Amino acid sequence: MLDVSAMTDTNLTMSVAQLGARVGLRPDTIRYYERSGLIPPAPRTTGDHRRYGEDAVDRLRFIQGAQRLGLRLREIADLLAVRDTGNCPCEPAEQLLRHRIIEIDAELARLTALRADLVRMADALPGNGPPDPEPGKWCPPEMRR
Amino acid sequence: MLDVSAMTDTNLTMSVAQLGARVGLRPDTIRYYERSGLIPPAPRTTGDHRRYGEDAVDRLRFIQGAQRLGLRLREIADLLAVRDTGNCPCEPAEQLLRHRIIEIDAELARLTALRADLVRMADALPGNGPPDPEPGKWCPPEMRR
DNA sequence: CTTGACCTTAGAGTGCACTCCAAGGCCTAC
DNA sequence: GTAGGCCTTGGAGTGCACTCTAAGGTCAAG
Repeated sequence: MLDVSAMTDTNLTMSVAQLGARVGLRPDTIRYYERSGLIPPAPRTTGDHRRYGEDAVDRLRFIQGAQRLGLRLREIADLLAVRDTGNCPCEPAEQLLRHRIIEIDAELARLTALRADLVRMADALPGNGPPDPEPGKWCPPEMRR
Repeated sequence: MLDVSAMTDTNLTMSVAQLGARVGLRPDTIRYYERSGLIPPAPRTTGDHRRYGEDAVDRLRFIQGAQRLGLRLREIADLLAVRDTGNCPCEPAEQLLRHRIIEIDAELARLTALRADLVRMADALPGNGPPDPEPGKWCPPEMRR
């Protein structure tokens, strides 16, 4: 078995573009996150190019998950501070975590409800069931493309 | 029992601000949604004020749920077109719905994973368990406020 | 050692979803 | 009938999260 020493990945093999490709982000976005304090300044090569290890992938995935919760980057930064240091610059860490967990539960409920709506809509589609829509209802304007 | 006649709510009791208060949106936002084709043009009083019934609350809640999924307003409009008319101006309705349901499932998985992360972080907090963070790690800059 | 793809920076630009503004009109409680 | 709060419109402004640009430097395959 490999000895993955400590918490920081010392195998710095990825460029900023390669890291981005791993998680579906552009290099610019990753540099923007660094500027914004979401990720630590990356170690550099002698020629000043950023190098990343696997741990950066985890961090970006965490950020993406938090973003899907609807958090702003500054709020995600607070969450990452808890992850990194065990406390938060603005409020008790445990309180913050509890708060966010409750939000996730609410969000899970909302999404589950939306899912049920969509399933119901799919079932009601012509070919799948009775309730054809009545004609003459308002239709959204077709200003597409 | 009350006869709630047909699909369209004929009890138009709410002003745009009252409707907004019901779902946590500002009047401007609701008018913006109307302009964007997400909600049908509201019936007006003789003095040209919008009036809404309960069905508008449902529609806005649906929009809010879809937004939490990360959909753009134009994509939500397509979903609403399916809801209203049974088909979509741009792609087969059933395909669209299946696609969105799969997205929701992926999102539920992501949020569940994030929730587990946060619970783990809460458990690791000083007072709750062993793994105190080592000092000397990078801390995000405190450029708050 | 060259070549071409990728990297660096600061700063400007984009797209989305609001959010506000000004000038004027409506509605309802008194 | 009138006062004050809410309504109307078109258009401008805001905040966020990117996303792009220009001018130049680095990296690694051949």
